[in-house]
Amino acid sequence: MSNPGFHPHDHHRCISDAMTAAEAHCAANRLHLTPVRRRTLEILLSEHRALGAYDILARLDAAGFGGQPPVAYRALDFLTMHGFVHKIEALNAYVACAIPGGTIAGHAPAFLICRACGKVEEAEAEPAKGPLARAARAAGFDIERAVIEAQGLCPGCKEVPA
Amino acid sequence: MSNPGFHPHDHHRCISDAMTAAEAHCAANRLHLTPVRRRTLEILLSEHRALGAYDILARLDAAGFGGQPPVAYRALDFLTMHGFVHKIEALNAYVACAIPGGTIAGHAPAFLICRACGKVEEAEAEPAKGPLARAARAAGFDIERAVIEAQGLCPGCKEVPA
DNA sequence: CGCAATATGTTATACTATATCAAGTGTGAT
DNA sequence: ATCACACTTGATATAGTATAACATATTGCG
Repeated sequence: MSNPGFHPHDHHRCISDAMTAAEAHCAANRLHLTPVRRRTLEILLSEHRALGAYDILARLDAAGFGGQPPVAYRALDFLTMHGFVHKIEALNAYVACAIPGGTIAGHAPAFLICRACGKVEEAEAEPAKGPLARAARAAGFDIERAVIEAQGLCPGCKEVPA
Repeated sequence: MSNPGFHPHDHHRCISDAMTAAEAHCAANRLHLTPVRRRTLEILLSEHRALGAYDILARLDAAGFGGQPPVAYRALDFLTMHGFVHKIEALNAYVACAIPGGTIAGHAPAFLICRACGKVEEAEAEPAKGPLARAARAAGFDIERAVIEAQGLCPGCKEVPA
């Protein structure tokens, strides 16, 4: 269990560690983790699921940050740009990065998405390995970004198919 | 050059071969390749690029098939369901399958998408290999569907960065 | 201070996708 | 032949996702 998606863990701790790491990363890189951005990250960290932008927006609105779409999209832009959050393209939804440091440059995440419970586990895709990289080399193609997302059933939901 | 995305080829031939294969596959499996579905596939085959649903819809409308969204989405549903077309999740767009037979059951496509010229090359992802499958086994996760999409620069566009 | 860069507020709109119900078409069974 | 059924299409409306554009405020810094 390299990361917490499908496994029991101290979730309160998991959130606060990630927030601490994010603050440290922002401080070290002169990035502004403003209240709305901070709150957006907290919302995503509070679940190991991908949330839609309008779902996030509703929670931001409830917390007093305003209910217009750009409020959510701007915060998500900042957080994804700096690696605190990833977009799950297959769901048009967003999930907090599971790697506490926030951002490893060139970090290429892969996701396991449970269609039953919605939980998302993040793994390291190891660029330069795997079929994608092989196909790219063969074609003379330079990969700048990779979307690697698997959908299926997590260990817990396999046991309770209904 | 296993497939034609980034390379010169006899494109007219490439289209007609794919249409012939699609017809054969439909005939063999009691599927109805109706005029609007056929035309949609022709539109996508005519480019090695991913087209948005509304782009396709506009071309269907111009060809006299009606301009309401369900016209395009129903045709795309049919074509993707049976493996003639794939959705590129990172672009919310659709591309014709590059494997002429139409559908190999369990076929897991991977895509190389050029951000400059928009062309898409399709490769076989070889399920059960690569980082995704390794992470899934480690987590006890059953993969049902995989989205594997790389964005970057194709060989032609690398040479002309401007 | 005063400028430039960054961040937020606000309105409007564009783009992507599906629900729903009605009507037509084809196919096989009796 | 015609009935029943599944499948396909027509048409309207609406849901869901995302960005453009412009005004205002805040911050960092010379």
